[in-house]
Amino acid sequence: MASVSAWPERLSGKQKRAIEELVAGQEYANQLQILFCNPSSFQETGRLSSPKIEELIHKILRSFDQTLAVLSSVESAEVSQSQTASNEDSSIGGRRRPASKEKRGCYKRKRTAQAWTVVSATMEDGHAWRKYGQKEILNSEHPRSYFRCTRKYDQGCLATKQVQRMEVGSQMYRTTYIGTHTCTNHSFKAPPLIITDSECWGTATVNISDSSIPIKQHHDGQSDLSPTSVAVKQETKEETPTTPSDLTDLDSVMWKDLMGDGLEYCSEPAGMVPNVYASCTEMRSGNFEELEFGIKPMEFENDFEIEFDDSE
DNA sequence: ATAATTTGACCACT
DNA sequence: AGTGGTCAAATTAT
Repeated sequence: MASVSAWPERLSGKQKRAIEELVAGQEYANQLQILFCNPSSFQETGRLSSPKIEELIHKILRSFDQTLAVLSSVESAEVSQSQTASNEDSSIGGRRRPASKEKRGCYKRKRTAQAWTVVSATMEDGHAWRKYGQKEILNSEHPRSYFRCTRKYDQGCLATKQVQRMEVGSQMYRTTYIGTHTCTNHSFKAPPLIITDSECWGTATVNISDSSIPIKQHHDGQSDLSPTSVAVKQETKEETPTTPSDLTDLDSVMWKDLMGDGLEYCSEPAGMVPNVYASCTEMRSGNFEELEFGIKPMEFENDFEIEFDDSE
């Protein structure tokens, strides 16, 4: 069959990379299938709990991410190329669109990406972001800032985030991450959110039974950010009838609960508080692929019952 | 000189 | 029509 090297040479490097990603993902899926057929993958509980399976799922989903990112950037490049060939200037990849305001804003909004909301005392999360907008938000004291990954045009990384200072805590920022980082930016520091206790999944409640929660580090993560998260909530954006102010109230309540319940393990510098609350939003159901913050999708099964027959 | 931010306009959604 | 997300020229920072 068609191996990667046998593809027509007109394929760009990015297209080849997309194919390679898909092939890798297929390989991981095959391995996963083998594991599923192997009874030793199941514990006495009958649940899948092998870390290997989690790892494979992670890899598979990441493969999709990478492929999508690569393909998206290829598309952009092709468009700009064809436009250059025809007559117009290229706006993507080149500098700026010179005063052709008529065609301005031919962009799509809101891809079907996942979003997470993190409440933190800092806007820093270890990734390199580029601010591209700011907006006054109705009924909000502070404006909302919009950031995209600095690798957007480099590597087609589609990750964005929105940061807004919270009304009450004044020191706290609500950060909504949209989309996964697909860039290979190895200079980034520790991610902002690490789930250390699987028991808190699904219940959306805080569970800091162990006040000496070790600052879990990523495989090769640094310690200067020392992120500690205590709660993650999953929700569906479409089914959230609450107004922005309601959300804020909810968060401040959560924040109060958390503060009152023992965040003293925080060893941050003065004024620095770790992330205390994160909510996970899916714009499309049935996909627990986000692993950027160390989230372990498999552990949703405690309450969410991941079904492996993907309806839809 | 280049990169990042600011800011008003444009546009998608509801 | 109102609100919020994105674009891109102008401005500021490095």
